[in-house]
Amino acid sequence: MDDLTEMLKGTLEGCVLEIIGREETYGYAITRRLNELGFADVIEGTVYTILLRLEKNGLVRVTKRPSELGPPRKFYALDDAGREELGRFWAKWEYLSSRIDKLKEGGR
Amino acid sequence: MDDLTEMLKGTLEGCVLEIIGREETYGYAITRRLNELGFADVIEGTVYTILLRLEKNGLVRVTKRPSELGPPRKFYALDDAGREELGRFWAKWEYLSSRIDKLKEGGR
DNA sequence: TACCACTATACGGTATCACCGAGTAGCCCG
DNA sequence: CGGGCTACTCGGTGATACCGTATAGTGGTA
Repeated sequence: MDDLTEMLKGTLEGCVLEIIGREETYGYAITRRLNELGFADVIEGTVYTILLRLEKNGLVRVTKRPSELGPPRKFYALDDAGREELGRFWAKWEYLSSRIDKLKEGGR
Repeated sequence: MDDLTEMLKGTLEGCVLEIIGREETYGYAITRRLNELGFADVIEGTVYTILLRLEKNGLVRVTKRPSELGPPRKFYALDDAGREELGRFWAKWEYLSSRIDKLKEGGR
């Protein structure tokens, strides 16, 4: 698949929120998860910038824990603001994707 | 609906291509069409920047024609490169939206 | 006439976002 | 000890939608 970067803007952050919402996890694992899910070219650096932004915006709770096989991990979990933001994200996605699909099907 | 600007990045240009692909039309009318289609907050300035970019990238054929009720209009039509780009856009959209919907449905 | 609304386009500047590159660091294995 | 995997940080880049302002033609109306 071609380059998706522009199309990911505004949606990748929501995907990360969704993954964190499922279970407390950390950056490196989130990146691997995204790659599995078909976001093949998403790289660690991108995910970390998103995580730092989420933290700065007060959407996540962060806990540092040692790892058995490497440096310590920063685990992320959604707080209430994060859950609300996730809800808004899916509402926007629903809205936008329905409009675009309608346009595609000859929308009038 | 909340602010969709970030989510529109990478998709709005494709929507404009699709509209132009249906019939030769001009900026002001494209804006009105987008508004009707649910892209309610998209404004003229945004559409004109996209159109100038399409022209610069050689995806459209441009014809200036007088209007009965205002300044002259610049009509846009897709050329071959534009049609190819439109195809790539829909392929990317299909790919991305299917992945995101799968993630939403509990994607594994 | 003077003003306003609608139509129609252009353009410089801004914010945001995903991405890149380089760096730091811990752990394991040959 | 060197390479490879794990794990995070941070400064900078490029693309995009958006904002504000300017310009300009047309028609209505007070």
